[in-house]
Amino acid sequence: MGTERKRKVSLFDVMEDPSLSAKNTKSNGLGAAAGVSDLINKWNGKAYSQRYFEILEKRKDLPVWLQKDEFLRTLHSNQTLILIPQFVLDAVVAENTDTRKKWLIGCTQPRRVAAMSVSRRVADEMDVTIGEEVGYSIRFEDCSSSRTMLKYLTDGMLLREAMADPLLERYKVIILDEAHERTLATDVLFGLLKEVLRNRPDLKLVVMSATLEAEKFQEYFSGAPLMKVPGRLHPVEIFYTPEPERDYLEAAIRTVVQIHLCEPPGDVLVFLTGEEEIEDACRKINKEVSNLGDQVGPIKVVPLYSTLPPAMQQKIFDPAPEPLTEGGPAGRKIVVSTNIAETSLTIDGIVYVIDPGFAKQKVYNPRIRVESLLVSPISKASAHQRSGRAGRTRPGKCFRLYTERSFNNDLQPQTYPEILRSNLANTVLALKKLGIDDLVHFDFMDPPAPETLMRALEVLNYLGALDDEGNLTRTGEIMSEFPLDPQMSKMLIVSPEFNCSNEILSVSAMLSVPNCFVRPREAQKAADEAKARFGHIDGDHLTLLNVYHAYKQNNEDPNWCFENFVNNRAMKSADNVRQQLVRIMSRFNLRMCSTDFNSRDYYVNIRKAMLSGYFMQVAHLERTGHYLTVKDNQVVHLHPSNCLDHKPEWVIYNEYVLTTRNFIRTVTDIRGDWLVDVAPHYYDLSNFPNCEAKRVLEKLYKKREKEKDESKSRR
DNA sequence: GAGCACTGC
Repeated sequence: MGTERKRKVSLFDVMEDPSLSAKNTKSNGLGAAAGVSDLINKWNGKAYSQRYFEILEKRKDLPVWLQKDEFLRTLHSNQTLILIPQFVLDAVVAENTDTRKKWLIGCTQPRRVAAMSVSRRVADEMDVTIGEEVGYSIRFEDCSSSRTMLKYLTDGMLLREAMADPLLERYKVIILDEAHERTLATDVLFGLLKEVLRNRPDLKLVVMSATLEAEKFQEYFSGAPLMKVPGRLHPVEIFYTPEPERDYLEAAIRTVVQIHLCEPPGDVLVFLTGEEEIEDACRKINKEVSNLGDQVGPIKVVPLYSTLPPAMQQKIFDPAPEPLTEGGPAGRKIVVSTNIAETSLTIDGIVYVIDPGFAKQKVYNPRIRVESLLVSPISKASAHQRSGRAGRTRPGKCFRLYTERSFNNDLQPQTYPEILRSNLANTVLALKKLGIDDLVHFDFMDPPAPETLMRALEVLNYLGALDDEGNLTRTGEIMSEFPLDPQMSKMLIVSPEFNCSNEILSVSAMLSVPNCFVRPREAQKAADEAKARFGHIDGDHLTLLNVYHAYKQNNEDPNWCFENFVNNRAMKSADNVRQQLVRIMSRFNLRMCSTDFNSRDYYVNIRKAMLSGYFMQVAHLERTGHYLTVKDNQVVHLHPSNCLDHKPEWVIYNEYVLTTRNFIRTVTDIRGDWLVDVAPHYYDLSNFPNCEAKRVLEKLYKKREKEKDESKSRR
């Protein structure tokens, strides 16, 4: 349970619940819950274990423990205030004496690992078996049962449950934890729960947040009461640079060296923006410190980012190196990390934080429907979170590589919520499925730009998920069941018509996991050669299919993966995703089928099926030699990772990435006349910007007309 | 001829 510097907002429906006031006389029940001293566990009727008492002693030291009675009293007099899931359990038990009645408390987390680890911790605290009274539910793993009273789940998972059960009737209380992170799913849940509360006076909602935005949450939920829990962090001294730094990377490295030279022992955490920058910085830090000779203590520089193999990630928990000689200068661990260390991963023992003030952040441009990652300044809230990482074990220091003036004047107070930075096609589809028909008047805490919503509706309409009135179609309903982007769900749904659903399942799975091609710095050539062996001349999607087939043919052998520079983890995960997709296909009686591999149509069918989903992500090769995206007319380049041996006239692409240039990544050759067949509604030339592609398409349409006439006259 | 912030279903 996050007990660090947090302000917890507890919010309930403003409507009064008569069943609560009727129970007000039973305050003893509440008090008793806090002071249980029996040796029998009231949750499962078993004797408490030794471990229970050990954990209990530690829990009693937590700041929140002192407030438990206060909370329960407040609940008693306010009818509405509860905090911390275990307390909620006590409270709900006290209020629901009828044990035959089923009820469930759900607690959401933004990340799977958190849902798992927090539920394990709570099960330990209550001395019950995980998956019984306390459980969790995440994608690919449901560890809960009919006995479960307290269930941890990811916010995305609760949203999924809501799609099948719009009033969330299984739940008595819903707790949204880490609400300040404002994930897309949490924001959708905010709006949704606000509506559900109106229709379910018996449902209670608790929102937990760690920032000053608490007041905003209060206002959004009609003035719900606020409770604060003191933090347990040590003080962190903040230092700013007197002048702005021109090169934050250089400044960060210089600061590491300074700390190592001048500061007392203690580990260092440096925030940088991405893998390449981090690896580069690690090498430079090692070099600079080795130049200092043995007058300084030894260092251990550890990179940290999400795509790092777990064994490498574990190194952040290694202790700092021992002094080289007895009594010599102390060693120091230096962790160089992305934002992953800001929220997802906590490293104890960090005393010094270096914050250059940047992070890669997702931005969305609705005009060209492109999501991209841009290095941008962080928010004050984020800077605060980063500095807090220095004070977990003892008082620390944070070096901000920007001026105090810049902190005060330039940084926005909060990071823009994800919902304002994302393509919302998938979200809008989910909302439609949840029965939200009027998106314009849906009560978003931060309403997305109307253009973003319009774009999402437009895309869903072109895909046939929404009709012209904006109502969910049967296709849209099925699409919403897939944990994929709408384009991909569409291509899966139509794939049986092209007799290639087995292959489209594999391609979809491969596109849903991290890049499967490994390219170590020391073996780039060998890795490129290995990749080329999987290459399909018609495109990267088909190359991915080749890799998947080869992986299966080699019995999912990790050694085979290693020898072929294929990421075994990615492949395992693709297999897992594929199985999930197969289950969904079966549920809707979508046929699993393949074209005969020796048929000329084998790959043609696959490419046509892909086009049926991705007809809005097409680029045309202009006579000038560069590609223009169709309709949006953006100049793009084939990403150098592609494995085509030629420049096709038309390609579909999976991703548009803005880095040194505008790249389209994962591309496959398709034919212009398929566009006319597969997506005539999108390639309606009366509604098409004037360009070379339009003229080519005009010819194709004329040819089509002519062929039709000829076949008619022949008949 | 370049990269992969972080999540989630």
